[in-house]
Amino acid sequence: MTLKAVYEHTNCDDCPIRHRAVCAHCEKDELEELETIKYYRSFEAGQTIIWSGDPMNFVGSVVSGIASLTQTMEDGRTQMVGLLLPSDFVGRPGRESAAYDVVATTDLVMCCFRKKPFEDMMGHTPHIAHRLLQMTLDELDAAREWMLVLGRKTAREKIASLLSIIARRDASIQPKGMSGPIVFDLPLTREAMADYLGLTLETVSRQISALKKDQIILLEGKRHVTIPDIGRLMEEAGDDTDGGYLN
Amino acid sequence: MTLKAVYEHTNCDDCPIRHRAVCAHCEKDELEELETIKYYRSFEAGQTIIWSGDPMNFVGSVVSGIASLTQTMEDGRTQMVGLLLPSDFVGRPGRESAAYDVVATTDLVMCCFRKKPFEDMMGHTPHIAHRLLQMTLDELDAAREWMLVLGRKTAREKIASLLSIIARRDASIQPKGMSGPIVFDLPLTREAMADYLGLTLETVSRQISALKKDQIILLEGKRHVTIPDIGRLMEEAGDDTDGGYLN
DNA sequence: CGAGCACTTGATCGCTTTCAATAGCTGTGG
DNA sequence: CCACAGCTATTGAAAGCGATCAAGTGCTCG
Repeated sequence: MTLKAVYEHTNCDDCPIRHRAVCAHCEKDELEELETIKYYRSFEAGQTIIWSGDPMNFVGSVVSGIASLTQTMEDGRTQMVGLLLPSDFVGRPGRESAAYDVVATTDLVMCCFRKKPFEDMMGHTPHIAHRLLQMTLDELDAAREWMLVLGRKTAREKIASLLSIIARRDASIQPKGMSGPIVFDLPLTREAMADYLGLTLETVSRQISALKKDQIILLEGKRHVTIPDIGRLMEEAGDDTDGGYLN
Repeated sequence: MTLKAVYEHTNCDDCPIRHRAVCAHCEKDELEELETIKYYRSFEAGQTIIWSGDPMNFVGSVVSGIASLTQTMEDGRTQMVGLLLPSDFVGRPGRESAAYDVVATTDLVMCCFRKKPFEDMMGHTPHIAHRLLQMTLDELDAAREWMLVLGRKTAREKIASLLSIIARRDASIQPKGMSGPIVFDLPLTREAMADYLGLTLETVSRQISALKKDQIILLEGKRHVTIPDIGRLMEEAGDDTDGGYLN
């Protein structure tokens, strides 16, 4: 409620994702047009934002919080197929219904655009179409990166891969650079990590314990993580760490 | 050589992928502009078209044959992250170097565009940019579909999933519809299937034998496959087959 | 005919899953 | 304030699936 009140009156100028979201390349007049079709919505952790198969009448950007895209088989096996961070785009222009479940992993705020007007606007606004193409290509790269993780890495490497992705993202936000320990809170439950990694939650728990025992990571409580040496973590992930940073 | 000779003189009008490739929405004048920057290249089965990390000076479309996108870890584990069929696009506008190995799985013909002029053209040709966005979104969907296969399916389900994808694609090309048996030749070796599915080639072989024993598939030789009942195969794949066809 | 390649099949190993018990934490109600 | 439910997470023991190691088959081509 308070969140909603806060965001109801936000305009694009002081939007935290202004320079990274689908609107990143927009000019002033284009932003003004966007403002007329946008609205904010808040979701609580655990809430399902969109059900797979449901008709979609909006698209939008994650402003704050984390959401996940998941697929579920009839017997209940589920696989997370995307992790949506602030500035990531939700929904597919030109598609009527949602292909995946979208679930708020943490409390979440979204900047939504009514779908029809947004599609129309894409037609005459190359800045938006072009930015969306860039972002989609990036997501495709991320998905392919993840296919390697899912298909070929061991449980230990999978956990290390996930932690290093989160760690490097957080390190790039607070840019003290690559030196020194990285500290963050895990935004995912063990079960969500398992769904992301194609493991069981027990295996996730065991491998995290093992990495802790080997001092690759330090844990305070269940969620607060310190990475003393990101290089060692990336070795455990099986990533090529020699000569240049990934991403 | 003969292939090259044939394709050297092909123009877009009688191109077999004219209506599905990145140029699908182009007008006559746009095609003419494309013709000035395009050229054909042929590759033999097994040949590497692009090495990961190499500078890319072209992008292009698969005209005929099949190529695969693969990632390889330092210790040699490899994962196929994309299967490129005729009309699929290769390369990423705006990126300097290749992110994956691209390998010709069969003999292959590509329609290549010089990268710089193509990027320039994208800027002033919404038909191309828009089509590329559509295709990239489709590829993203396919990649996410594959993440479920890699992360959550059993070896048997993985094989059945791959076979059903190939079978349904072939069935849609020779549109006698969904009725009756589907017959095709496997375009992939057991090893390539293993790399696609995150398995070993021995497991692939065993599961194919098992599906044959259970009459889900019929085999003549190693590669010629008959699917008597696509519905049964899709059940084995763990896909939801009730109420409507997938895709 | 023998070399090389793609594939199959068998035996065994080991990693991850499965099943199960337990701990720690939070919030609720007597 | 304590008891208890509900949830997340940890840990142990056993089972199972796919990987690994190892022959062996069938085919093509020189």
